[in-house]
Order: sequence, then C-alpha cells, then structure tokens
Amino acid sequence: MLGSFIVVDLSKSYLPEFFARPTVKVARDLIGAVLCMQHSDNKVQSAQIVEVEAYTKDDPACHAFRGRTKRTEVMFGPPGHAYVYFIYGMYFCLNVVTEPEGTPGAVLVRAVDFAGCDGPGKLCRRWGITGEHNGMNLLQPDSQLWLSPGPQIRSTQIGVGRRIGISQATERRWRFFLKDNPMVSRQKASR
DNA sequence: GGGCCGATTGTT
DNA sequence: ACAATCGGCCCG
Repeated sequence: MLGSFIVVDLSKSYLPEFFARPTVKVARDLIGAVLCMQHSDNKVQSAQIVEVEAYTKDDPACHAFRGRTKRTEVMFGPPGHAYVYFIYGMYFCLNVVTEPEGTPGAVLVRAVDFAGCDGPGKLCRRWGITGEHNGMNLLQPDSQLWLSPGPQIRSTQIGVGRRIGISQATERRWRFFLKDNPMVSRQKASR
C-alpha cells in the first residue's frame, strides 16, 4: 500500500514521449502517477493513480475501434491529453491519450488513492471532471488538470487482471492495479 | 428519426 | 438482479 505521506513535486510533469508509446506499457507505468487538479478556489487536489485499463485501436472494446468519430476524435490527437467521455446517462470517465499522434489509444483511470474515488465514474464525480476537460493537455503543471510523475513503484506491487464492464475482448489482461490498495476492491483484484 | 446499447453505480 | 438515464452509433 502507498504511504499516506508521499512527497512529490507536483510541478514536475511528463514529457509527451512518455505517452507516445504502446498503450499497455503506458498503462502499467501510470500506476503511482499523481493526478492533479486545480479547483476554481485555487486549491490543488492530488492523488496517486492505483487502477487503470488500456484500450487500443485493435481492441474491439475500444471506442476508437470503429474509427474516427466526433467522440473518439481526441484519441487520435496528441498523446498526454485527456479523453473524457459520458456514459450511462450520468457518469464521466477520464482517460489519458496514448500512442503517437494519429494512432488512437487511451488509458482509463479507474481509481486513485483517495477516499471515495474508486471507480471511474465516482472519481470524475468527486473531482468535478466533465466533458469540458475533454482534450485538455495533461502535461502542463498548474493547468486545470495535469499528471505528475510519482515515486517508483516495484513491479511486484502491481497486479494484472481482466478489464471491467466490457463485453468484447474480455480475455485481455489489460487492467493494472496497485496490490493491497483499499481503493481497488478485492473482487476486482482477482481474476 | 428510431431503437438499442454502454469502459457505471447504487439499491433491491 | 435491476433501475437510473441519455448520448453515440447503427440502421434504414
């Protein structure tokens, strides 16, 4: 489990090259990264990512599998930007765009190490992440929403499993999570 | 324009 | 097991 007193410099940011790589690798490497958000009252909220899933262009479960549409447009754009989509009539989900520009791909942020932020819909609801953040550049510190590198995570601390809530390509083990973290439910962690 | 489905969540 | 709730996408 992550400690309660991690020390990270939130002004540090990723380079675009980090995200311009194969999506599954980026997903694995994003475990422990710090999601940061500057709210309208100037207060900064931050928490470490503890659960993610990868979605690629050759993946039937990926929104961009059937090509470029208005919704999937940002997934074809520059890596390191946010892909935020609306689902089930009431929830937003946050993704980070991956792969070189022109190739669609994204990492779904499913949970962060913060009470009540387990599950992609709950995370966005709690943080106030909506469609207005779609396409936002996550590489710039002190923008409204950005990502900052976290402490090194041992590979032995990262679990792998099947993705949640999809009906196609369910056999792919493209979900990564921090073992023993309370925000990753036990049921989700198995399989 | 119609109808079905969904990368979710909370309740029964 | 199922309801809430609505935009996206496929079909025609």
